[in-house]
Amino acid sequence: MHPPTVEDVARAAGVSRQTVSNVLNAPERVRPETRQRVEAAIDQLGYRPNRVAQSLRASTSRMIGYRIEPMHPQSLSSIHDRFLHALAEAGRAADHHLLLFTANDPEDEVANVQALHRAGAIDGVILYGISTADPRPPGLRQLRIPFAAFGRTGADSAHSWVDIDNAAGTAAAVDHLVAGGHRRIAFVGYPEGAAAVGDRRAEGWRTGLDRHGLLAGSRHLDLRGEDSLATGAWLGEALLDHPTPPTAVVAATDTLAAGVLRVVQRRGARLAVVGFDDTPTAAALDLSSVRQPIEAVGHAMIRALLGGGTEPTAQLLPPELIVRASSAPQLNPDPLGATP
Amino acid sequence: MHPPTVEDVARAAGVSRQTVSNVLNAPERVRPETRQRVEAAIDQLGYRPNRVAQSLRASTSRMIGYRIEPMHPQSLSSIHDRFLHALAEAGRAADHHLLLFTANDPEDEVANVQALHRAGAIDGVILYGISTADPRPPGLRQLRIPFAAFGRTGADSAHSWVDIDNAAGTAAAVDHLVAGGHRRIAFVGYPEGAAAVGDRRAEGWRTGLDRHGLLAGSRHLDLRGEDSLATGAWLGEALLDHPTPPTAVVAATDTLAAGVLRVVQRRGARLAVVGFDDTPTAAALDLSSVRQPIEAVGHAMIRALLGGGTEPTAQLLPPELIVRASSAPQLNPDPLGATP
DNA sequence: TTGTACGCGTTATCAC
DNA sequence: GTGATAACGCGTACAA
Repeated sequence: MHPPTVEDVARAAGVSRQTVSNVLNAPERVRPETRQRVEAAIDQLGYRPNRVAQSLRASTSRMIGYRIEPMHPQSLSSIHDRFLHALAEAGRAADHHLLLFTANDPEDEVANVQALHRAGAIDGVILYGISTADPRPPGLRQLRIPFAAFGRTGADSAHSWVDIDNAAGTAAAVDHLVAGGHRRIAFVGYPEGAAAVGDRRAEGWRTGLDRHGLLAGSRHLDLRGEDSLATGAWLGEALLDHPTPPTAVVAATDTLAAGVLRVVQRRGARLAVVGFDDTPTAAALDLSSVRQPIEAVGHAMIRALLGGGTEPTAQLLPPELIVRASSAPQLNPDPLGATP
Repeated sequence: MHPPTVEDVARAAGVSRQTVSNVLNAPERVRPETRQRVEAAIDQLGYRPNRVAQSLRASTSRMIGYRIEPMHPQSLSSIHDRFLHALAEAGRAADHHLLLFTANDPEDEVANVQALHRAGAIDGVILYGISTADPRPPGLRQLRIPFAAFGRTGADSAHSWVDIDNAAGTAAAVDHLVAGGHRRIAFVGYPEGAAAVGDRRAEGWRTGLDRHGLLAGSRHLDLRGEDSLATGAWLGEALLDHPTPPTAVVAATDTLAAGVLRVVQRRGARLAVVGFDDTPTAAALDLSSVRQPIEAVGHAMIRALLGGGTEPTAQLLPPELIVRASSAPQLNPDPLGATP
């Protein structure tokens, strides 16, 4: 009825429970013949070491905490799903599992992590959605709870983190648009200082323009607002209504890009658009977008969290530009090839 | 350094460890005076009972397994994120946590669940994405592993499940469109038999039409294909090219609806569209959609899984139609009110 | 090589 | 009411 224990296996194999443990944890110590007998018994009984007992004994849960946030309804689906799967997959390779918990805000998250950690339920935690002055890294550091962050805070970097090179992403988008003949390339993004990723994406756009000598006189091409579809549309209108409108725009998110795209389609304007995150919506809208290598991020974070050393690890991963119809040289072609 | 144990609390409060345990698990047995002293010590030390030890003792992990799937890239982001959060939130109320794991396919999922269950890592599992002839319910039933399924299989229902009344959702969409003056209302969905939800959504459309006496001569208005944007566009073309085209269409998913919508916009056609799932993309496209009460589903499933009884529980929850511009009486109005 | 004893932290049972 | 004892399953130092 109940799952078999080492004792059961030992009885079945005619050895002591110790020998069974040795077969599993120090196979070289046991005679091959005996080992085979024990292994046969293990297979036959379907024995699995009890993780709870192992955890108690080793005082390590092999569990990693992760806060699951309610989805922001206004923003498009994020890369969150992909990230979670990548983490779970990477954890599996290290024989660790993810434990999901909820929290009302970052402070509450720290409190909940502490509770779980004190209770021995988790060994560490993965932080998602890092903001410029995020209270979680310093809080957890003070509590001496192992963690790794996806993203960098504004100043502090005395902890392990993995991040996408956001600036490189938008810069690549600019390169792509320039290669397509565009000279007036706008940017729509979060207000400066609102989010670290936002600032870095804006910076990449500027860098990209500068690289091609297009930075001069581009001030009116830099528009900001909250991350919503309506804002994207509003900013798109503003861009198109300018006396010297841009021919292309780089957006800090697919959400903003989708807003711009809607205006473009309604007005029948010619304006290339590139988004960021490569969300499913981007594919749906045939929107070019900068894709984050989330799977790699997941693996890197698990490594950073579990990988031995006490010294912090830092890792910056390059994103990849996915080109679709929204920024193709010939603007707004039939995306599906169904009609002329 | 290490988290405090009952022993530490007992020492601090000048009692035996037993009394501490009693304060926590049978407060009425201990003198109020002593209790207060112990509680003070608990607060002061920040003591949290070790869950691992509790699990070993009680042989129950208070963990619920959940398979996290890689996102289907062609399909729009599902309601998966919302569902996971709802589960975690509901689990919290019952002092349970979600443990994430991965698997290659349903058979592999059953195998992994069995391994986790034998290892004492999980008490039960929540099943997502149930298909018509899903092997998981019978498999887990045979293994006597507690589980609850989001969705029903084709025939078997000898287990606990919670589902959305999909038929009611599409029927409501039809009602809404009829109220808007539509008489020729088409349906685009999965091929018959491909998925249980697909069949039920088709059935609801048929029921809805029948209710208004519109079923006759609607055969050419029922189109099927795989769940992708391209298919949606293709089917949309087919509908519009018909000698007597529909004036409205109910789609089995937001993905298909988005495909139809794209064709509508490109051709400037007049065709109301209603999707299903109310994904973020639906909001982005101003697409009317049937919203599933996912939070309620999450709570119901946790209750079904943990709520005592051995007899299976069945629960059918009503969806809600979210009306947006794509199906508004006046077709394709300016969705943002920015231009005339 | 194999068996014996102990402890990880908790809780339930049973005397006091 | 309170305190000692045993047990959950495992790993490991120790002795045989």
